[in-house]
Amino acid sequence: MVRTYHHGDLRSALVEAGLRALETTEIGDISLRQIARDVGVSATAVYRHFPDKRALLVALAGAGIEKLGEAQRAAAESAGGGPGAFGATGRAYVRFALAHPALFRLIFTHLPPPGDTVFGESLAARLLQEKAAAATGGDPAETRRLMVQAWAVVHGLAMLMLDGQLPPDDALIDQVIDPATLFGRRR
Amino acid sequence: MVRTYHHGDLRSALVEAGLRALETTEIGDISLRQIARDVGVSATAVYRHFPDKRALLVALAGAGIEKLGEAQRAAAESAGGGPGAFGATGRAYVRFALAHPALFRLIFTHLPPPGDTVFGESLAARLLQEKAAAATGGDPAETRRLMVQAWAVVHGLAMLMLDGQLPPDDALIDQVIDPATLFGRRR
DNA sequence: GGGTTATGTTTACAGCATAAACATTAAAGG
DNA sequence: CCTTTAATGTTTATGCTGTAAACATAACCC
Repeated sequence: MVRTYHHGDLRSALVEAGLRALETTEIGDISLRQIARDVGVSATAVYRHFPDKRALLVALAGAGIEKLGEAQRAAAESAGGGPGAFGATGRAYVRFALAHPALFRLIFTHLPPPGDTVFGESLAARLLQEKAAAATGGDPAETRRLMVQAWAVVHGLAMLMLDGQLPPDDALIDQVIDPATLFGRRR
Repeated sequence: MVRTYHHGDLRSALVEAGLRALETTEIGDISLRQIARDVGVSATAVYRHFPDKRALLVALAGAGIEKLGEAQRAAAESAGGGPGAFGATGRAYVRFALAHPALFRLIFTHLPPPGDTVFGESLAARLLQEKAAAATGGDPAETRRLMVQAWAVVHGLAMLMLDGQLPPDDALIDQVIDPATLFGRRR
């Protein structure tokens, strides 16, 4: 690979370098200039492919959402796709957050207004919708309630563990995401 | 109040100015220099009272935790202190987050390692423990599980609403924090 | 092959956290 | 009361940041 003035596919290279940086660097310390340095390009070259730093971060978040959905899909599949699959996608959600803290935070929290994360159209979102519908038998209001409750539980658990408020413990994840004690209508 | 070289109580003034700034400014845009400017003092004067910016933020987070606990205490009280009080503290938690987004984020998410938020010893934490214990009748393992589940639900709901993933809707809060559909042991 | 356009670079600017040296004032001791 | 000292301010400087503007190079199109 000869060094030429033009890079070839700088955009993808920047996204890859950004994802790599997010594996080792707190989100607040992610620097556009550092990513450019990693790729071996001037800082301002980034602006030929992204209007500003935020746009690059949005691209990274998009890649992250895909990874998250894929992890959840795989978890549901290996759970057999039955009623146990809902819990499996939830556990996968939390584990993904713990495995990729900065990326997870970027997806949900670290894109200042407007938060155009497009999570809404992701595979992850579709899985949530689908599993909740299966669990409620189809009633739309019940489905929506369950969806939001389930999302809130896993998201809250993930954030509290990421932020050091709860131990990032696999046993605790299983205990919290337990269909026997969650969402059961009393009596 | 005459302008003197020495300020008088710069530390408190900085904390107050910081809290004021957090009401109108995204957490990432909070600037030590701007807070100093607001107080009418040089940027480096801050370093006589806080070793670095992070320490100032920790002080702000501490003040925020107190406010949160107080809001929850008031909510529990006006709910009559009975079994309905648990839900009331949960709703107060989410409403506090929506009313003070930057402050809430600072408390939980925006203090890079080590996250010494000391939430653990706050009134908010004690209320959570107390209400969960009351709801389970005292069994320690059950209490801990309920505590974590309840915290996860309200925290997740708060974060998802703050981050624009769910509408910041009072009706939705009530729907999610509903003892009839949450945590009920099946059958 | 020459002009246009895409995609790089260099340079420059303002704002940031913070370190170092210096100034002023309040408090303490004789 | 007067001096010494410590606390608490200011000024200045450094290296980082995101990004705008002007310029350079190379790829593509007629």
